[in-house]
Amino acid sequence: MSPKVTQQYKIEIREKIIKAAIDAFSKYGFDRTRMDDVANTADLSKGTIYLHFKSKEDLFYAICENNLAEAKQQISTMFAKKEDLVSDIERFYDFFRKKKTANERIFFETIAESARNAELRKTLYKQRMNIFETAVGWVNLQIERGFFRKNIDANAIAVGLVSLYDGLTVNKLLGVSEDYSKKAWVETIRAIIIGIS
Amino acid sequence: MSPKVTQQYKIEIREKIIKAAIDAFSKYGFDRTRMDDVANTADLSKGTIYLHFKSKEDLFYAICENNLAEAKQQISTMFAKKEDLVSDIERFYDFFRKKKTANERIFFETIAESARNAELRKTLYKQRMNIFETAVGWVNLQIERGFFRKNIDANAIAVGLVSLYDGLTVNKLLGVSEDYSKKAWVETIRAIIIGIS
Amino acid sequence: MSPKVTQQYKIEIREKIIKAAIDAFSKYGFDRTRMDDVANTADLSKGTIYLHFKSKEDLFYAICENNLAEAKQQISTMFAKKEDLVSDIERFYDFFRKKKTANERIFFETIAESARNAELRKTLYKQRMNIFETAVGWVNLQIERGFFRKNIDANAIAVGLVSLYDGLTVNKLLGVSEDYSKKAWVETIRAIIIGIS
Amino acid sequence: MSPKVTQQYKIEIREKIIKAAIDAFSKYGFDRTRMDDVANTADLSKGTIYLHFKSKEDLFYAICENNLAEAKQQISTMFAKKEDLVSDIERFYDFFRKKKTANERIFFETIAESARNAELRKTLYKQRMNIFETAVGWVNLQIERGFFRKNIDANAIAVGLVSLYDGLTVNKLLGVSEDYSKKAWVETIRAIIIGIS
DNA sequence: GATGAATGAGGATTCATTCAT
DNA sequence: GATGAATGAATCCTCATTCAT
Repeated sequence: MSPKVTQQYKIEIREKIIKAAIDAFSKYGFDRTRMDDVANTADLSKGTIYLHFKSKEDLFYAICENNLAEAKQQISTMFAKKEDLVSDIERFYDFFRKKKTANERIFFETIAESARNAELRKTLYKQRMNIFETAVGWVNLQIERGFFRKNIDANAIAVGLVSLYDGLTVNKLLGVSEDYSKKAWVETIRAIIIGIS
Repeated sequence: MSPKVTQQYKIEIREKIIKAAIDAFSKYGFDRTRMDDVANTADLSKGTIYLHFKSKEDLFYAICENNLAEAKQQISTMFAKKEDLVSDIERFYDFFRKKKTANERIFFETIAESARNAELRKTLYKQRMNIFETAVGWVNLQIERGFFRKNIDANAIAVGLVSLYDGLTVNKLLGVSEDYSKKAWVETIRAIIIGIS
Repeated sequence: MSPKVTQQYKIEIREKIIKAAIDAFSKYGFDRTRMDDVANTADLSKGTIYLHFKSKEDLFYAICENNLAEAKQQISTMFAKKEDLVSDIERFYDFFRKKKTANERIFFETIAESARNAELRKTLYKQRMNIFETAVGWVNLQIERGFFRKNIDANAIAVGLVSLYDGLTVNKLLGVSEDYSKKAWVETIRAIIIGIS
Repeated sequence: MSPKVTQQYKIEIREKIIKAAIDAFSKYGFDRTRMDDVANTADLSKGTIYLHFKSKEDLFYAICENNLAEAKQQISTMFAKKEDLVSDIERFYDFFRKKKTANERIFFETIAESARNAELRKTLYKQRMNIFETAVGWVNLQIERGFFRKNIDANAIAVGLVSLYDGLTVNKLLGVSEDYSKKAWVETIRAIIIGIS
């Protein structure tokens, strides 16, 4: 077998495990998920997981990174250029709605965990800055296009938008109705846009 | 001994334990905190804790409720009437800054846990609605006073404000600089206010 | 207060505790009965129990001795002289039936415990010999009266009768119907009597 | 590995654990035996025991059932057909003598426990009826062969014999001398046989 | 490479006993 | 004497990790 094939195979197994771990961690939380749960979900043996991840914690980090990568991807998609600002807001919300709840649960667990884990916090911080940059880029784009005023604090507004998004995720997880969240998102963004146009 | 004294004493011990548990849970997270940690922090024996709380989970619930009660208190304070809207924004932020980080860590852990625990989710949901109401009241007050337009969606804006607040908490926990958060809060709120005035 | 009154009082409390302990031990077994159970049943505080008994084990011994004393009393009653042998058999059975099940449960627990506890075993052994003697006395009485043959082994028959009695207690505890036991007792004794007349 | 081997292996381990548990429970009693004791006796780790038995209680049930199965086997052997009745009595006694004391201790603990445990009581009751049936069969056989009279109550006599046997076990456990028990058994049975011939 | 049986450290919970009031 | 709050030793059970097959 060529190394390429082997390499490919390894990556496949790795992703299979990560997928299973996300599933399991979302359902039970990190500490209450047993490696057996992950193994069963992945349809693999516990031993095999240890061939790919040094420890449960190692697996958790891999998930965090995976989650972050995905989040970044999502945010990028979210802030993809588009001319019509109003349809943007709607798109934002629809995007928000479609996101799997699974990852959101892990998101909060990750946040909580980061409070105790400097390494993880560093990774998350870096990623967050990344997200901010993307958002700032979007705001600046709107400024260039004349949709937003030139003298606004692009950074601050960008952080505000991302934070609003995060805050609505809290509501979503707590079971606050879609209606509430959608209106909050649309109306608040609308107000902001008016405020900075 | 009069029952009153005994009752008072019991409550004191209870609060001592809750305080210790918040400390410990914040530091290590619920699952990784040993009852020994809580006991040592409270300067009590493990056995005594079990005289006041049926189980570790029971203690966690008590903390959640305690946290919620405190959060409600804080939110209420935050939305206390004040004439000058601009100073309000600043006050909001200062208030935000002063909040102990300990509780915030638990806040996220609670959110994550609620994803798996219907009972907890119900409690959190109820509390959240309560917070929303308070915020709505504040928004309506501003409308009455003529600071906000009459035709805005008070509900949506209130939810948006609370969410923005929650989202900034995420940043705070991840170590995002105060400067970033303060500016984001002030500028975003300013934009919103302009947008709805 | 005169020492006599105090003494009397002490004994009363002691018996109250023993009664409660028998109740509790019968229900849950020695190991699974908490001193709290005994205290509650006796309507006393745990502390008070320790004023009368050095330890839980000490209390158990007291119960065993109490039980033995009672058993001896019962057996004595059972073997009280009576002319009519046939009515004796019936009386035996009725006696058997009336005995509280509570004590029987403790009886077996005591037996099991004695297997591991030399001190207890010694006490039980002594008591057993005592019971045998009483039974032998009864058998000898029947011989004297001409109901039983002179050349039988009074000892052996006495032990046999007591054992039959014990064995039927096993059935009783397991829920074997009264009918079964009564017939077994009456018919087996009848056979024995015929065999040794 | 073929399933057959695995299955066989599993059964072996299971029996090893049961054997160790009987040993340990006999020595210390159910409640005072630590799972560590069982594990050490079985020369296995605690964890391994939990791979085969869900809980300590589960293990206890397994022992009870094992004990019952063995008891049934023994009783069956005991009542195996034999022509010479007198030699039968001796054989009964010799059989009685050979039985390991370990199981007898557990027998009483099981009885005591059954007083509080309906499930266990049901199992024991069923088994007891089984034993009775075997005994009844033996008695009927003697009737057929002309050793016993036709008009006796086979059921009652069978229950009486089994009860006598059980009762003698009490004596054995309490340390009553072999001599006493042997004579009691032989003479009482002899009397019964005479009484029903 | 894959497996899953075996391990044993770790932690929640219980409860006999003590002792200040 | 009586109480019951406080203690902490004791023990069941779980589960991450290892390693022989």
